[in-house]
Amino acid sequence: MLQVNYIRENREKVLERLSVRNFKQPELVDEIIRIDEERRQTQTSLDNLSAIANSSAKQIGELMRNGKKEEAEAIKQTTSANKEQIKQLSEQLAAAEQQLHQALVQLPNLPAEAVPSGITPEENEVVYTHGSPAVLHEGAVPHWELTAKYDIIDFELGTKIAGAGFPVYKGKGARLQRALINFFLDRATESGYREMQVPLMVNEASGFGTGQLPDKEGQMYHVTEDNLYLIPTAEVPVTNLYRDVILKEEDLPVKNTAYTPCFRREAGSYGAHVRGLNRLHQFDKVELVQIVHPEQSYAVLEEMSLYVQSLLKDLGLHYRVLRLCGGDMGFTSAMTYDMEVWSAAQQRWLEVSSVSNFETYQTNRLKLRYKGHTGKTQLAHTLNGSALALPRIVAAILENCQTPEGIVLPEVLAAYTGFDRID
RNA sequence: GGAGGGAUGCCUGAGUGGCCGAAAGGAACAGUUUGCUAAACUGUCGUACUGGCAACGGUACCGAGGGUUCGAAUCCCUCUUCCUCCGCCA
Repeated sequence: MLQVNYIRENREKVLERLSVRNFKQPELVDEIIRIDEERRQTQTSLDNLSAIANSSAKQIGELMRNGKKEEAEAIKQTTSANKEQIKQLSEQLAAAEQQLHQALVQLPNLPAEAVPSGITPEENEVVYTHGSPAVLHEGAVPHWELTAKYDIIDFELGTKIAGAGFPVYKGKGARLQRALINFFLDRATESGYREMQVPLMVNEASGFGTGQLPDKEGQMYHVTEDNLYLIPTAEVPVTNLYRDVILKEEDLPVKNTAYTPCFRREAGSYGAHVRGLNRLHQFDKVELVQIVHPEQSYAVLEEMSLYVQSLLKDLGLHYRVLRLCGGDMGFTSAMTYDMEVWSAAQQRWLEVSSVSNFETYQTNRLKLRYKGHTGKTQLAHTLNGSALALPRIVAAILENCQTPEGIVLPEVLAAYTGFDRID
């Protein structure tokens, strides 16, 4: 959520930045400024009246203590009109605040200067490409055939007990999952992240804090009976750990990592591009979250991007890094890098990580601040990134590493899997 | 699930209707003193909105939301959460 004061003082800039996103309702900005103006006027009037009421009450108290009952009664008579007006203004103020809030949550984050304008994924900027496409043998097949052939992931079985998009991992398939999770967590820990285990369900306030609510209500599974949401990413619980927290400046940066299953409803669409592991309702992911000093956040974004790339390199995957254009970026992000790996059998890029700087967009909602040496509290910046999301990594490994003699796993995984091929 | 007791500032903890944005102690920060450290002493020490160029003001907040009252940390209602006991349970 953007800060009203910032919008008020930087109207032109806000509009200009929103256009980079191709934001459809720029009129919302002026609407916000108008409501805020009204809100402040109401607040001022209310404050003045409250001050009068407070001083009357104080006088009455004084008189009562001195036994001057009649004088006290006389003042009491005068308070009722004021009281009525205070009630009215409070209601007005509450209404204005609510309106303002409703308008504010509809505004996405402002893209950073480096973000290219654009609408479609085709307009994303490829900033780096590593490696070259794996050359496959005659008769190479997509991963959903490999998983069946080696009996390592069973999609039908998952459909039976839960539904489409809930695969069952079996034998070496299950072991590979566990190996990747451990590998990613170990690397993150070596890189200075603290490993956390967090709830897989969150309340409404948490969903709001990181920006999933109210915007993406439909994307999350909602346990209505207890009003809890299944997390779509560990970003939600891990970042919300710091909701309503004022950190000391020297505590920054805060670096946490967590492995969690992630749940996404992603209603609709079936077909080849969502087949197999490409898109699931439940999947595993290791997530990184950092809370940093505002001056550091873009350096940290680069650092996180490089870290994710180091994992991809170690897995021997052909990948590229995209800087997302304004139109393709998430609602809450100021700048995002997507990492895509090449799926040799599907002949397409698969998104396996997304690293974003949210600047103060989340921290303003979270009331996550730090106190500087000057004693002033300021909003911190948050960043997060997947490192990594498992299914598509698994898909790419299976496809790119397939040989007529079986799937030859990347060397770094051997220590974690206890085997080096699936056959 | 049942019964009872709590929730106050960074922490401990006082406060049962006005003099309370809140005692006291501790922690922290700054200064004085000091061979160094410590102690002692002095000062500072919540968040947000808002008025003002500023100096300096106003308002709100004692778990959350309502209510009673001229006036609520204090009384009433609802909710959340923690603790103790009982029941159930991986």
